Amino acid sequence: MKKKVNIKDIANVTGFSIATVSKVLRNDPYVKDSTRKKILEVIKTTGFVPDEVARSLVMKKTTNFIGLIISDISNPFFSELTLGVEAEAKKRNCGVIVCNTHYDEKEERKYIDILIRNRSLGILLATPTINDPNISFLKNIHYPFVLITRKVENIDTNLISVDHFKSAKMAVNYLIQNGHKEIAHFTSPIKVYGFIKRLEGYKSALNANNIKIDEKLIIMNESSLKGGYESAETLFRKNKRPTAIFASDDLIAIGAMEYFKKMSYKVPEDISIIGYDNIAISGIYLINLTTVNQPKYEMGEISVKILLEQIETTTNFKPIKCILKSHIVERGSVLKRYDL
Amino acid sequence: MKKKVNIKDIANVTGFSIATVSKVLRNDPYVKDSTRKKILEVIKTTGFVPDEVARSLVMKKTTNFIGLIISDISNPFFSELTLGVEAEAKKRNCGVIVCNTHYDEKEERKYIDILIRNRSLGILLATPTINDPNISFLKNIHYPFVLITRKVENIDTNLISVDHFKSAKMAVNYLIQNGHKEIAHFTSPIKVYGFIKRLEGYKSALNANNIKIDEKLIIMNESSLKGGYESAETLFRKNKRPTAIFASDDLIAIGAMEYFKKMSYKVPEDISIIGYDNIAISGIYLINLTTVNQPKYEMGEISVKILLEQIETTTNFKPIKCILKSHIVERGSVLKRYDL
DNA sequence: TTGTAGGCGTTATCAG
DNA sequence: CTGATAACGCCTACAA
Repeated sequence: MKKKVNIKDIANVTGFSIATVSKVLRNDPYVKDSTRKKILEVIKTTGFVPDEVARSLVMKKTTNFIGLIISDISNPFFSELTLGVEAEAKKRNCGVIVCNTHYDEKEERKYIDILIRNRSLGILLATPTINDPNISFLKNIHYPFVLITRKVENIDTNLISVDHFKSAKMAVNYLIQNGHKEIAHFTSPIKVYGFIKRLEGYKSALNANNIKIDEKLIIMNESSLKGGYESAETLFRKNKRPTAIFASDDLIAIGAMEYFKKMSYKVPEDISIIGYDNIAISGIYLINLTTVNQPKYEMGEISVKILLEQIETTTNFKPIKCILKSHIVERGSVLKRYDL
Repeated sequence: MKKKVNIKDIANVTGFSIATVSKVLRNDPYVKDSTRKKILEVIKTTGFVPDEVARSLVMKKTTNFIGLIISDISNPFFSELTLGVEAEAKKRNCGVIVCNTHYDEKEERKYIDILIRNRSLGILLATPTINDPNISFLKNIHYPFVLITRKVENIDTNLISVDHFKSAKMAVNYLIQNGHKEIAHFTSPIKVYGFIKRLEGYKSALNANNIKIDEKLIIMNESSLKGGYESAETLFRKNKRPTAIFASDDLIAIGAMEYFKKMSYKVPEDISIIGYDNIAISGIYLINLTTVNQPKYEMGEISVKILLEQIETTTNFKPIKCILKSHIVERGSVLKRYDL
C-alpha cells in the first residue's frame, strides 16, 4: 500500500491552498469553475479520498448509534429482540451495532471497550451472565446502559425484563394443572440469570404442589438444539420417563423433541414438553410447541426508549426498571391428562 | 446529556498537563506513582475514555475489529455465517461488529459510514442486493472489503460465494431426475443477487429438460416463514398443484410446508419441496427438508481470511475470488416418483 | 518526573 | 473567489 495522499498533496500539486481544495471537496459553490475543474482533475488521477477519521474529528458529526451486546446470535430469541431494538432505534434516527459474546464476559468487555471508544450513545446489555463484572464497570464510569432480560441484585440500573421466576412457576403449574406430576427440567449449566431463576421457579412450583424434587430429573446441557437433544438422551439413558418436561428455552425444547421423534416417542402422547421464549419457529405446525412467551420485540423497543431517556435527561436520572408480563402460549406439545 | 469529557478536562481537574495525563493513559512508566494514582482516580470518577477517532488520527493505526454487514439477522443463514466470521476473526485476535440492513441500501450506507469513521479494519458485505451503489463506493475509496455470497459484474472485488446459478440448476435437476415435471419456484421480489441467479438456474434447468416455463408457477413473496406460507397459499388459490417446488431459501420452504400441513397436504407424498441454504433447523426430523447446502460457516471464515490478506498485503493486491461448491442434502421432503 | 509545542487530515471562519 | 488559521482530541519528541 503506497503512502496515502492527503489534501495537502492536492494543494501542492494544483498550486491552490488546502482551503480551496477542501471547498471543492465539499462542493462549496464559491470556487471558480476552472479551478474546480483543475483540482478535481488532480484528485481523480491521484486517487485521493478524504480521510473520514480526520473529517469526523472536526465535524463531530458521527452518526449516532447504540451498541447491542447479545450472547448468542444463533438463538432466534436474540435476533427477534434485535429487531425490536432496531425498529425503535430507527425511529430515533440512530443505528444499532450488534456484538455477539458467546456468553463470554471477556468478549463482552472487549466489545464494551470498542463501543465506548467509538462513542456509541449507550449500550444495551442482553448478556445475562450472572455476576457479570462488566455491569458494575459500566455503572462506575456512568456510561448509559440498560440490562435486558435480567436484573442484578445489588446495583441500581435500568432494566427491562420479564419475571423469570414467576414465569417458570407458571409454566410448571400449567403442567401440574394438566395432570403431570413427574416433571423434568432441561436447562443450561451456564450461570445465566434467566436460567437460574427458571430453575428456582421450577423447584418452587414443585414444592408448592408437594412434589418431591428429583435431581435426576434436572438435566443440564448447552442452550441449543444439540443441547436439548442430548439432554433428552441423557434422561432416557437414566431410564427416567417423566410425563412432562419444562425446557428452559425453546431451542432446548425443540432439540428434545427431535430426540423423541427419533426414538419414536410421540409428543405429547408419550411425553409432554413446554418451552420458554416463544421464538418464531416454535409456532409452526410441524413443531407446535407450547411455550412461555417473552415479549422479545417489545423488550427491544423499550430498552432503547429507556436508554435514550437516560441520555436525554440532564438532571439526576433515576434508573428505570420495567418488568413485562409473560404468558403461556398453548399449542400442541402438552397433553391434558385430565381430559383422558 | 452532559458534555463529553476529554483529556484536557482531566488535565485541568488534576492540575497536571495533558501530556502527563496522556502518559498514564498509555501506561508510560515515567510518571510518579502518586500522580498516576490521582489522575487515574479522576479518570475513573469522571468516566473518561480517550476518543478513539482522535487517537487513530494521530496514530494512523486502525482499531481491531471488522464490520460485518448482513441483510437479515432473523434469517439463520446470516447468523450461521456470522459464527464463521467470528471464529476466524477471533483466531486473528480481532472483534466483529455486525450491522443489519433489512435489505436497505440506505441503511447499509449508514453502517458503512459508521464503520469507516470508526476505523474498522475492513468490511464484510453480506448484503446481496443487486446494483448496490455502496460497492463501487467502497471500491473508489480503496476501503478493504469482501463480498459474501455474491459477485458483481463489472467491478473487480474480493468475493466468496457459491455459484447460485449452478446450484439452483442442480436442485431443479434433482427434482426432475426424481420424476417431477411440474415444478414451481418460490422466491423473493427483492432484487437480490442470489435470488435472481437461482431463478435463472431454475428456468435454465427446465429449458434443458424441455419443460415449458409456466410463469404462474413462479411466486414471489418475502424471504421468511410468512412469505413462504403465503406463496404456497397463492399457488393453491391459483388452483395450481405442481408435484414439486424449488424454494429459493429454506425459510420460504419451511413456511410453505407450514401451509401444506395446515391444508392437510402431505410432504412429500402430495407435494415435494426442496430448499436452499441448509440452515440448521431444516435438519431436524420434524422438518426434514431436502435442500441445497451453502457452506455458510466456511464462507464466513474465508471472508475474513481474504480481508486480512488484503490488509496485510503491501504491494499491489489483486482481489481474491473464491467460489465454493454446494451440494444437495437429501432428506425427506422430495418424493422419488420413479420409486413408486 | 512533568510540561511545551508541534503535528495527524479536515473543516470552517474570516479576512483579503 | 482564495487562502491563512484556529479548532477537533490526542500522541510524542524534546525541553525543563
